[in-house]
Amino acid sequence: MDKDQQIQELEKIGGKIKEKKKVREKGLTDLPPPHHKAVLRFAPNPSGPLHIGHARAAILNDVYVKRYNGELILRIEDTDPRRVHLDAYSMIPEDLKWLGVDWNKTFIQSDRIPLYYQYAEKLIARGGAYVCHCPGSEFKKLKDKSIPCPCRETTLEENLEKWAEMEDLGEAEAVLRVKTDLQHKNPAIRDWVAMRIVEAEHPRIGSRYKIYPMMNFSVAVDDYLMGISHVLRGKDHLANSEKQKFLYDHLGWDIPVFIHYGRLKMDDVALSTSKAREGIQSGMYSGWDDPRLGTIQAIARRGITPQSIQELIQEIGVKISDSIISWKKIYGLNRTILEEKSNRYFLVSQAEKVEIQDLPEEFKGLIKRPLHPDFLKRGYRELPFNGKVYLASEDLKENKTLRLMDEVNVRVEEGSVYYHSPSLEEARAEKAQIVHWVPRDDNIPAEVVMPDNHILSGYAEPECSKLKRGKVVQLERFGFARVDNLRPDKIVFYYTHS
RNA sequence: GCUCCGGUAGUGUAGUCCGGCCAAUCAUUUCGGCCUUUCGAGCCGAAGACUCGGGUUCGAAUCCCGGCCGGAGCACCA
Repeated sequence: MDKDQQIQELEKIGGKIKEKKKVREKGLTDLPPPHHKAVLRFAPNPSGPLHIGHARAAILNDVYVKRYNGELILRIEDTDPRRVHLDAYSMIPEDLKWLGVDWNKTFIQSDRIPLYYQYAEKLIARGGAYVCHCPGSEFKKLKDKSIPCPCRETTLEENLEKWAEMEDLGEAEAVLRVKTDLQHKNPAIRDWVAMRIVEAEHPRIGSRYKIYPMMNFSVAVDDYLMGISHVLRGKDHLANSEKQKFLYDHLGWDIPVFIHYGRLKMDDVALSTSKAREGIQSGMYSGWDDPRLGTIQAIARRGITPQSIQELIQEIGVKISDSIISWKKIYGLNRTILEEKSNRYFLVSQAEKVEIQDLPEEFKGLIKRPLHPDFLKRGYRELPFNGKVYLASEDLKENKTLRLMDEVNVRVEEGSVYYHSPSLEEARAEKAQIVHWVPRDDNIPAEVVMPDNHILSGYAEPECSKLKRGKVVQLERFGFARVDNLRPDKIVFYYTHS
């Protein structure tokens, strides 16, 4: 019996067919409730500028906050003095702005240390934590066997005392541990560290404090205090979410919705901030915006638009499996956005000097080309033509006919270029390639910095002098490029993509 | 090694919870064609995937078990 027959049969005997499942809308899936008071946070460690991986967290949070009319908190997590770099405090907000992420409040955790002390005490008083003097390796041995360490059994009063005395101890001599479940099947979860002693100077707040919270502690306290409803983070925090739940339980707090997404890998890019920093220091990279890096700054400098990154991140969504994103993908998204916006210009690289032989006088003069073929209202650029031009060496093939765009057809023979014919029709008949060109007597020397940081030299048409730094243009038959620097004697582009 | 989690075209996704409408969506990519004074855009067409094996079932991308592959964590980092 096939399906239709079954349905008929079923109806005959009075059965009902289950209603079909809902059709979900395109785009990012909804967050689990509550939606009415959605408070999300983006909580980077200030180790450097943001990269494409951060962009995922930032944009996802931003999109949901906007969807539910909620609130986004920027929280700088700088509770490890040794992993803090001051330049990051200003770079992070700048990168977020570039990405189009809007946030309502900013908190810096190193301003909140006393708050964490307060909750640590509260936790001790509730019997949820204890000061532990065991050496790390010793504790690990016990922990792996689910055996409580001697410190775990001390009384509340004793613990509070030991907590007060921690101030006088040296690094590694004591930690504050959160009581969890020693039988927990994942040893990593068992009695994790909440507070530790760090003697290093904090780049931002100096040596005011010696006891610093661990990320798991400060994060949970802050998420509670800030009323975070949904915690969106990478799956590398899976075990941390599990750890933090114990803290919420000790303190009688409601647990936010934890959502984890997979890793984002990019082909060809070193995402590690510390490696990039080393490379910049050693001179291997020109800076945080070196085109080879995956930083937001580098992407921006190359003329990738924030919209393309937003679209990319939203398309990838929040699933927990890893994604490998390719430049091709970003280029594709970006090209669609750039295509409309970018005006057209000529730039010839690998330039060959050409003087057209036998060129009739009448062709010399000013040539007009539209700034954008699909938007003629934008106007035209003008190129003076006198028969002396630069052509790309790859276009100059022996025994071929070429058409210089909007100008004349020429023939390449025995190393020379001869006038051939005037019209487009003739060019078509000859199957001539239609090529771009730059006047030899009127142009701007140009450089194009390619994605691998090598530099192509060439000449740009004269009207490029009217461009503004930051503009992305399409260099016809060459590719999209962003104007990076503009001087009377030279224009520097950063190549975006083809 | 231990704990946990994944696996849909080259890539990114939809569908998986609640099995049938899925010989599987959309985008990108690649390749053709049309168009075009850009190798851009646009239009048309094509290519290309349910990790494998078993089980349950009339029916499995979807449920169960196992293998394989991949990932994350196993810190006094975040």
